[in-house]
Amino acid sequence: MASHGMYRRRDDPRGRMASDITNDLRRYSVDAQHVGHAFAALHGLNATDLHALIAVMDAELAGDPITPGRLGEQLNLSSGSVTALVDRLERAGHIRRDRDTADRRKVFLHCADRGAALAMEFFQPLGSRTDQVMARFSDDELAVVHRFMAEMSASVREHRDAVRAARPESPRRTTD
Amino acid sequence: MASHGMYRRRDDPRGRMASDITNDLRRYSVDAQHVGHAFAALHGLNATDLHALIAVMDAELAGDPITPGRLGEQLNLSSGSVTALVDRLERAGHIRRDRDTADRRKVFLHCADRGAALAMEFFQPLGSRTDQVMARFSDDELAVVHRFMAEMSASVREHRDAVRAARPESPRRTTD
DNA sequence: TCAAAGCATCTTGACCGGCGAGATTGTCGG
DNA sequence: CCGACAATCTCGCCGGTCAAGATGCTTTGA
Repeated sequence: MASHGMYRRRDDPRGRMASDITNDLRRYSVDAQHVGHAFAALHGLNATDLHALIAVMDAELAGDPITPGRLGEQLNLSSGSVTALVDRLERAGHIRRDRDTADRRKVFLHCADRGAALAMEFFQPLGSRTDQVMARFSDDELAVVHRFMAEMSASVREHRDAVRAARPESPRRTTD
Repeated sequence: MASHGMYRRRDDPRGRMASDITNDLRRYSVDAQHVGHAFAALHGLNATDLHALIAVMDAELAGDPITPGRLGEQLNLSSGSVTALVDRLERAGHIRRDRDTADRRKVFLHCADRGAALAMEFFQPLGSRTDQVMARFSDDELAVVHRFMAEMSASVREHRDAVRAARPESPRRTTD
């Protein structure tokens, strides 16, 4: 079970480290994705629905409720898909629509109780596992990890935009 | 754009660090996923196809060609989906089927030239971006990152199995 | 001031394709 | 010959894209 670590020189110890870390990251990503998939299936939704629910939750907790349009940007979904998605989540009682009183074109998405409970149920055990791991690292070490991950995150984000720009087929942009 | 970092106490500086790292990881995962999606779309396949191609490539480079069954395990796909998937990839000239001479039930999947080229084209720029980031870290720092990611990876893997075991609906197992 | 054009946001409907479930075919081990 | 196993086939569902439409804000120009 290798990855693009395979395409490096493994004689050099630093190259070896690089490929190990690369593998770690990929395995983490894939498995994290599978966790989401399994959890979603367990509760009668699909992976997209769960991502959406999390986005709605995040936005709401940040005090800045999300709209279907912005949700579509974040999930890289077309507007039609978003409507169907929101329909599903609303029908299942996870979120509800609220029209903006100022600009009545807009629809704000809010977590209903079931949705909030589900998000907590998803994150709570994940969070405690994470805490367990982090407890085995010093503050300085965690700072290094943070610096590294922040840079990797920015880098892959740039790369994503570059790949998307390669052909103007889906000029979606995440607002940040 | 927060995440389950939201569900932590942010007064404690260590808790703050924890939630920052958690956010980094999630953003990385999501964006990495989007990179795959965009790249795949650019080449007329979907995300699953690309994952499969990578798995076939990895197995082949490891000297242990993969079978449709094991591929389905890795991608968490049903056997029917795998057949369709392999059909698509074979029709597109990315891989080819080879029956095992010993056990003629088994089919080995091998990368065709187009598939190998595509995989390289996917990983090469990603690898150089990664190298750029890593160049800004010392050996010791990278060692810390590796230790951290290895533990996180193992942890999320355990969690994945726990969630999957919650209901025996899709008792898929990655062979490791 | 106000009507009309223009833009933004969401929704609808038609269509397509991936995925899962179950039955089927071919193959190995006893 | 008989179970166990691997892959394939067939079918239906569901989520996705796309294009068009409905609604409401905003700007413009007499």
